[in-house]
Amino acid sequence: MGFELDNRKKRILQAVIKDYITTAEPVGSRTIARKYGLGVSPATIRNEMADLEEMGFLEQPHTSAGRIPSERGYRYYVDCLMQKEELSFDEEDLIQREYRSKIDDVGQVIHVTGQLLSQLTSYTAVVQKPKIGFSSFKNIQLLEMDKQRAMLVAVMDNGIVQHRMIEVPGSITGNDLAAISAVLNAKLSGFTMESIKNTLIKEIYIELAHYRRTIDLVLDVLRYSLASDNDDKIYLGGLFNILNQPEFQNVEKLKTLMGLLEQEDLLSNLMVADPSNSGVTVRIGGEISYQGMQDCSMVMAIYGVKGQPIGSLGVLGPTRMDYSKVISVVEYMTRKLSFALENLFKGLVDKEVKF
Amino acid sequence: MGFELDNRKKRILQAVIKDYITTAEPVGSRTIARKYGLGVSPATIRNEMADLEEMGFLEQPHTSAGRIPSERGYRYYVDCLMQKEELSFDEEDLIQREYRSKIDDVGQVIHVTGQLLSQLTSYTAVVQKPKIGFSSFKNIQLLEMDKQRAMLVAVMDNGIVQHRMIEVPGSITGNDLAAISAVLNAKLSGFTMESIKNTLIKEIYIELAHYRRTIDLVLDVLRYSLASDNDDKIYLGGLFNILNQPEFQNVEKLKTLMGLLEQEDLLSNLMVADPSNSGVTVRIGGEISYQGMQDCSMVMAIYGVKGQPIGSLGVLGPTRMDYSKVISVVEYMTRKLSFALENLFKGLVDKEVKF
DNA sequence: GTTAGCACTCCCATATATTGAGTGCTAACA
DNA sequence: TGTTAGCACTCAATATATGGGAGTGCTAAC
Repeated sequence: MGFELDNRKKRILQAVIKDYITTAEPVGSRTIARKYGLGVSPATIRNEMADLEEMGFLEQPHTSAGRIPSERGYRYYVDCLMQKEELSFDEEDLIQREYRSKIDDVGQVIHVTGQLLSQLTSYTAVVQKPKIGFSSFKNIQLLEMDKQRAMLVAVMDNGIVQHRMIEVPGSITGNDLAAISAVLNAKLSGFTMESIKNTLIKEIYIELAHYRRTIDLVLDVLRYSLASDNDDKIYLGGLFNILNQPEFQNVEKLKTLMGLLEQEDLLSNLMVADPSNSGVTVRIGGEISYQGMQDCSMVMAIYGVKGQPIGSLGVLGPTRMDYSKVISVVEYMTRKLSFALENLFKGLVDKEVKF
Repeated sequence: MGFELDNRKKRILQAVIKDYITTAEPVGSRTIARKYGLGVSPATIRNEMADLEEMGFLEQPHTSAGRIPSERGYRYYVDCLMQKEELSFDEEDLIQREYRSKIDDVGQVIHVTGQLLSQLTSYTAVVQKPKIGFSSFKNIQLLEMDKQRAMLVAVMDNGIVQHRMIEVPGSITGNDLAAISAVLNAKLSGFTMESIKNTLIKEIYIELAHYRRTIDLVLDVLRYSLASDNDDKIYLGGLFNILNQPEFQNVEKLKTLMGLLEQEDLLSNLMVADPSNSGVTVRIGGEISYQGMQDCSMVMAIYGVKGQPIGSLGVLGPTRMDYSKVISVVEYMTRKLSFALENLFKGLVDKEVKF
């Protein structure tokens, strides 16, 4: 692949795509000849473009218009033609500054990352929150709120803090809660949500036989409720950037797209990147198989800690997207995010890493 | 007020407004005569409408069009003509069901409230998160994360849980942190953020003389950082409902409005309801003095606990809004939200209530 | 293989009817 | 004096031509 086209065709295809990305208008042969000096006349370019169309790389909106890239064209561009664009000094500086102050909390880190992704690309950022299943308990506290209720607070090693109010029998005192907390901490800390073994749970039951009902509730909340509260949550940034895209000046289109973006589960599915591809995954137009997203492309990557993937992030924009720019930004930000999260782990003794 | 118009004029004005609210089209004299049987001919209605226009209650988009309500017209309608519309059984039932499961956490309650507000009105919901300054500390924990850092977790009496990672000197151990937590709890619990007195702080310093630097940091975070993290935060629900309003089919308008809604501080200002008005505040068109929101109206109310206001909620929609419906919903939901928060307080001993 | 030339296509912007809902005014009527 | 039928008038919105222009494909010459 990359060899089916001769050099001149490649250069012309590249020119068409670049021009279309910036102008959003069909590109004619004259434009190519003028703006991108290939040393040939418009007529020659016309012939080449006709060939490219026949091969499926270009399309014509109507007979007497210029050409626009087809999805296949974009795909070829992304795979073979495009060259990565480095981030400017100003951009790197901006990222540095934004991150500097906000690296102490997972929520903040995700937020900043989304902001930057959208700001730097002018498209919409989609950032999956880190799956909590992969983090391990650092500290569990059961705190008295009133006679009937206690606040369960779980601090994870990566700085995620989850909490949930639970009902407890009126007979349980603050001291009871402290005792329960102590046992839970002793038994569970260091373990991930998913790796809580039955043997562990049995031990807990034995030590806290008195509080069976409360323990049941707490363990249920810890295992199911808290994880599902956090997992598959998605942060959307720069949603309104869509409004600047000429392809979404039509309110009807906007409505369908917004309707889709409202559904978190759908976005979660969308964000399942190809893990075999260690770098950036690009989905172009119809490669996203959702009704109403055919005009969109998605550039995404998986972030993680210690080689272990814990979420993904991406940028959603029109098919006519500045892939070169976006891919660089996504790549860079993925590294940044992974690094920031890595920092939240720093100082922790090594823990079991499973893939 | 309410007496400047004779009965027939009132009925005609009301008819025009009701019709315009549902159709979004200028209303003609024939329509009024046909749809709202007043027992007079279109010609008579025309005369009356001309009068109403002269008095400033109606406007004409152009000479040969029907009439639309002016802002003054809407104002008169809201103040004198409109009758409240009760919620249907189905609606009350929906609210009941939604609230049932999600009343254990302030965040959830706010979320559900916003969802319902937007769903029931088809406009955009704006819900201020409860000011944390009014809640008091229930429990403060300083938990070891690694050698350099600790997680500060503050549980408030109304169920708000805040946390923040802080740097601590490497010399401080887990036991030190526990000791600090114990003192902080003993001294601060029961007090609101705002009412932490200097005498208290002195006492803390005396008891924890060893940890001066850490204490400084913790108190700073408690007093300034955590509160500002939460206060003036705003939950927006049903943002996309705007897309269904005919007045926002124009993408340019959408862009300005969305741009405004992006700015939380601006929304906070907007949400300052008139506290003298114990019930619902209605801001119509130009009464909202922000460039770009002239076509919008806002219906809002203050919610609170034990007579003490802790935030406000509202609905933002086009000036051509179903005021009758929206006002009922806002009123109802304000009660619901206050009640739900009240529940989060239940069981607590009475605390100082200041206004 | 490349290019100038040219007829052809089709969108788009502009100008030009046509329509129709709605008005204001007048004059007749109760 | 208030109400109403009648009618000419207005003006946005919708269709209907019209011309210009950008761009093409094809042909023939280089």
